[in-house]
Amino acid sequence: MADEKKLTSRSEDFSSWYNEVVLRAELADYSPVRGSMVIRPWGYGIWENMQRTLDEMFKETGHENAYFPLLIPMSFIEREKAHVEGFAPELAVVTQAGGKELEEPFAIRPTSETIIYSMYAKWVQSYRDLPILMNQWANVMRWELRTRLFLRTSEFLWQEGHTAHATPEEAEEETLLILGIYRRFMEEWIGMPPVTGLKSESEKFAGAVRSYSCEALMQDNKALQAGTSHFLGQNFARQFDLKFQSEAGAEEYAWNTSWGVSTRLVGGMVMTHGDDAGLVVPPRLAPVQAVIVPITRGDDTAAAVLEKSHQFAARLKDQGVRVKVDARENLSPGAKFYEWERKGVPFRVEIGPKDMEKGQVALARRIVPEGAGRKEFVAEDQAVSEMPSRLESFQTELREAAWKRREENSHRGVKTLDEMVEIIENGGGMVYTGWNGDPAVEEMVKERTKATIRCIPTEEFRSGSAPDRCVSGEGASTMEVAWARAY
RNA sequence: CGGGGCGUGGCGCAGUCCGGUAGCGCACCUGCUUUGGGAGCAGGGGGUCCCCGGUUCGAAUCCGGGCGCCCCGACCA
Repeated sequence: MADEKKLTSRSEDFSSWYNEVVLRAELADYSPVRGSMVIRPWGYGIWENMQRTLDEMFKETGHENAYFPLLIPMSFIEREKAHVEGFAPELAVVTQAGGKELEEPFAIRPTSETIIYSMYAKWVQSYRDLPILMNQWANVMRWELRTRLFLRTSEFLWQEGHTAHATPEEAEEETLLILGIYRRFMEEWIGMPPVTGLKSESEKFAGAVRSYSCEALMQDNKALQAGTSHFLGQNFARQFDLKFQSEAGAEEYAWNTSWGVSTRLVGGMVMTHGDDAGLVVPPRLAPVQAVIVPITRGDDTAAAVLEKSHQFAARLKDQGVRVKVDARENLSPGAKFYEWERKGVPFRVEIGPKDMEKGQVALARRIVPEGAGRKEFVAEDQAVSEMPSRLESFQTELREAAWKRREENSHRGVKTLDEMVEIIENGGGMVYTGWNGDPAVEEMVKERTKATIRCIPTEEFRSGSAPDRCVSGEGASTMEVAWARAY
């Protein structure tokens, strides 16, 4: 960095910018253990707000929380063939405990399908015991070769929902219900509108029949898989003997779904809204929505300004605003301004002696709309009463900007591989083409462009007129797919 | 696992080529003056120079070995 105080700009080096934002906005820090991170209060506060909202959404749709253990017998993981093949390379395994070699090693959960369905098997006898709709908030571990703060850490926090149903139709409906919840959460809370769709065979979850995902486009035009919802069929039920007696009296295997989002969402938020001054946190997720910086002088007005600041904070709080007074004495106001900007607080309120005389406050918005001034002087009462609506319009503005950016970087009607290469190598983005469904084409395109099929888009995301030829030039298109380089 | 970079007060770095008193900026502590966009002055505290071994009168610096972290790639719900 030329200037130690400034961040590397996004255009200079997006990857460095991202790391610097995460570290210097105090979202997280590297831990002593390779590939794992410490989530600091500012980052965890954002995660807690995500959790709270999602948790409510799950409960509103009939799900209950439970908790299953961290350690899973190795034999469980090995039971479902595709599952073990998918996860074996990245398992961390406990082989010793209590000073002794264990008879059977335990895997530290990379995901909990196996242990959860083994328990469901115990709890389910009749169709009357179904559906089971459970979720757990947990940590999981996947020993990735290469890690990145929030985007891919060896240990991460997530929620994993696991359900069991009597019919495939009901399970499929559940899978899509959750996909919709994820999408709504990403749009309305993170302001990160994803494209939803089905994963190709090669990209689907290890053990699933079908995987659906939310794919969000970041500012560097790479896609981030932000959430997945899987229809597991009876794959796990068969392996774990999860059976029930149907209304007609027959013994049948249950139909399962699993779905999850993780702390990766925090990384997605950073890469969706951050700018060269640092983080921008959407108001609905911000631990502090408005920070009050008292401007004091070394005279007898200082006490009054501080008192006014706290009063003002209390009034905002009454309006349901999450607010903080930054009364630190060792920092100048300017230093505080930069710090809160770096952390992405939506609004800053300055209160000084001059404002007190005029009964006003200075209001600074973290992102300033086109043509607007940096600071706005607003009458105190008005600032209080308007703050909730100002926060909401800030939220809306972020979402709309992200939506616009996604659309501007979505390339539809791309017919040839050459055309696709041209786009991917010059700025990138989401490229929509026809596909004949052949995995070899998928592999070939990946080889050539480093882009992968992010998803086979849900109907509403498909292009107006369906492509008729496969991007490979060979054969008719059987479906439209969205390609992008991905995290 | 391949390529690159880096390990020196809390953080960022210089010093290493050419061996000889461990330094700078920020942060921290005390005091005074300040405070509307990264405060100033004065005083002060803090370091096994990643580890092990070797060469040398003497090693942050030279030699050998090891470890760790970050970035790029391969891999990856």
